Amino acid sequence: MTIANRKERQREELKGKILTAARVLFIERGYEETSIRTIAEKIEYSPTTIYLHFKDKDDIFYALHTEGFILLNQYFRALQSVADPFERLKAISKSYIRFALENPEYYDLMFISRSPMNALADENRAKWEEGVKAFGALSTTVAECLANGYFKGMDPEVLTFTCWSMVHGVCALEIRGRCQVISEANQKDLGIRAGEIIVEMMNRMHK
Amino acid sequence: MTIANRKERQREELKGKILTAARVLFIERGYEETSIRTIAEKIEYSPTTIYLHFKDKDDIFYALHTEGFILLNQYFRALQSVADPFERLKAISKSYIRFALENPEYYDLMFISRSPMNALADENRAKWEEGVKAFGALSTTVAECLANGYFKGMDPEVLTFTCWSMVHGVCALEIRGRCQVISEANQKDLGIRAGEIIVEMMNRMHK
DNA sequence: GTAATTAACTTTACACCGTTAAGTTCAAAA
DNA sequence: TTTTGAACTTAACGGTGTAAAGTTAATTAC
Repeated sequence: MTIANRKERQREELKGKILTAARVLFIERGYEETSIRTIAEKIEYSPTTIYLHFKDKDDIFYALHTEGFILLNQYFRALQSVADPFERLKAISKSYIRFALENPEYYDLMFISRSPMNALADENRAKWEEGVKAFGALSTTVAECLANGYFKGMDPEVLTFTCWSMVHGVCALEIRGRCQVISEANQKDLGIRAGEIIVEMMNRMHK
Repeated sequence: MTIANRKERQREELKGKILTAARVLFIERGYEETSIRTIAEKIEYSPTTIYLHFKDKDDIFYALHTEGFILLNQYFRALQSVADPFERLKAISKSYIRFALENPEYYDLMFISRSPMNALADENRAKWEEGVKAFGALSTTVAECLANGYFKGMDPEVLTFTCWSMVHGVCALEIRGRCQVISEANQKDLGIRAGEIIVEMMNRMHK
């Protein structure tokens, strides 16, 4: 009994080591630049060993994708204490952008990169708790805003998607380096300032 | 003299054929799935011939990237006739989303994918007319809005970036398949409807 | 008219990639 | 003590982008 436990523990340990190596490499070099072979080298195992723990490369990065959502939910947690839904919506927007700019590689994997979606397409879809949770935080906040008379007449779900889109756009353009058209002077804190404008626009909607 | 012309013409012809093959493959399979070898096979030349006309793979896709901006500017051209800048801003937003949804692969290359930016990083930056033109269309419209009393107190350039971001977010989430959290019922026309909400938000800001 | 040059193009090759199939090793179970 | 089976590796397949070297054929120079 104890012996099977130890083996199981060792298995989990190695899986953890793979994931840690993958995370480190991926955060400093990005998805494309992180190969199964370099991960293997880092943990001093042969490349094929990795396939005993993960179906394929996407499967590894899907695990990191999930990590990313857990981290994002940590950013969101503090905001549940904001009672007013409209204030909470604006706080979520700012936190979301902060998360993206502080964890660009995670953000990329979660919301831009195509690869982890392949893994998500399978059975994982159902048990994708963290993703649903993050979306739910926004979704319920938007619903409460509607209940309080904000955004009158708009479809709750489409509105939720739209709010998400607006902040996603800021993050995605920044992370994928599309801000070079912007003058040098405005490059600094561009994402943050764009976020502030979005929030200010929301404010002015209800003045 | 004529003989050199013919050679030059033939050179251009082949370059055009490479680009056409690349475009066709890329539109039906995307960037990652289009290899130098498949392009070469399509035009019935050896893969290395392509390198006589393009520095590297990014260079080819940078050419398509430019094509995409020309196409986007065509979407924008009709809108120059809209006299009122605020109306024009809203029309640009809708056209932008329409462009993205009608030409997802181009959009991906232009605003999401990392690859053509490598090529753009070099000397090309200066002569990137079409990109500057498209950004300029939005930029001047936003400036006129400010002059007409809209968006009071906001920085013109950061505001331009923010407007761009908002619509980009919609397009990017759609194109990279992040709409699966949305219920089936709202999937259809989601991008268009989100665009309408953004426009409606702009309207309500100034009621 | 013949030889030298040069541009266009191909062959070959390198160093990578993700992934699979076929071993190997060795501890646990029978 | 033999058998089983899990953990792990080696070798290999078919792909990628790209560089170097070799070939061919048309043009130029003499």
